[in-house]
Amino acid sequence: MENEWSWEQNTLINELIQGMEVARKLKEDLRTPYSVDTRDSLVQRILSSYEKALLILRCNASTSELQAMSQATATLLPESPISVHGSSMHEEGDGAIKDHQEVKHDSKKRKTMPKWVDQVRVSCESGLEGPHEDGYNWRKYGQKDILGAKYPRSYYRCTFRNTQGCWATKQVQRSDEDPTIFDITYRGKHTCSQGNNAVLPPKSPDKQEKPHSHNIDIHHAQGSQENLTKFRNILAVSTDKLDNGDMAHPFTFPSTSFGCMSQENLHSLIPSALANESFLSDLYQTHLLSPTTPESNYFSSPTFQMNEFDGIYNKLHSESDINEIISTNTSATNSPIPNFNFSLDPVEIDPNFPFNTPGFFS
DNA sequence: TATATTTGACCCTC
DNA sequence: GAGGGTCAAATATA
Repeated sequence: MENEWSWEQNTLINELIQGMEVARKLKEDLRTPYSVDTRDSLVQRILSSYEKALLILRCNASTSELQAMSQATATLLPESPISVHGSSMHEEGDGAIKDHQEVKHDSKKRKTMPKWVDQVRVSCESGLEGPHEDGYNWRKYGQKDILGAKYPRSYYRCTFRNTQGCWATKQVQRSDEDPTIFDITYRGKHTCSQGNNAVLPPKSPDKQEKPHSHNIDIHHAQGSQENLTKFRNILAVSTDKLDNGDMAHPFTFPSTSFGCMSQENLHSLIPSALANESFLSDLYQTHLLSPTTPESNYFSSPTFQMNEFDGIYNKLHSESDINEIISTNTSATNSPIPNFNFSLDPVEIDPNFPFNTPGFFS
């Protein structure tokens, strides 16, 4: 437990520091002519860092809550409860490799591999057998009928297993209750080049021009899957409630749950986390939470996604505009945590929270 | 021809 | 022993 928290606090600190550094970099970039893409990328990294930090904080604050969330999906496996907490996620790295190496010699069946579950939904018209676009190249190596399950389970492993020794695998199981939902169980960490990409690669022309996907409505940032998958296990969210006639739109996975956060909470979070970052404060005040900005525009909109910075830049204000950018962005694979689909309740964080004080956690 | 998928069999864990 | 995970040969596809 201590180890878990130790890892978590390190991760948390790292994320916050990283966010600060990237914000600083962005601040410098804003002074010089720079590509919008690069700025977007930096903003995404900042957001990603804070999303992760929030998750860590939140998950530690309420393990039971997390378990409850997981329970909602009925898919989180007992051996990796709250794997996002770090220990298992952490072990997932080297541990996974060791495990695989052992397995390679003496077992056809993976032993106690750290694993975590995600749920994704594809649109009705997809006609596809499963969600495949998660940013990694997977190779199907098996399919099994599972007792009591209506649909067979598919087994995938990283394409680079042989060439790069990447032992990441995933299982895709179509939900009995809702065939549009796929439970995806990830195992092992990507050690291939895809998994090592810390920064999002440029979008391929294909993807850039790809219109709203009508097949698979979630898109994952290629190369950021490592981060993605780390958080997916706690994002095993039931999406049933998202139906409500929303299938008229392509299904989207909100990349963050900031939409559920109140302005107050954001106010208390961002400026305190970046106490010395007047820039971000300015950005935040000016673009995100300007008093003149209608409250419903951004953060309080239940459908708003934090990674919709394009929308912010464009100062879109109507609900329809927001919906539009959300739809659009589902095909723009630039969010580091595109599947971030669990709703944070308002987070109470002390404005004076000593994020950068390692001793705080001990 | 190279790469990906399918599928039956093998083997491990519970 | 049942169920599930993986292997690997056969087959399909680009």
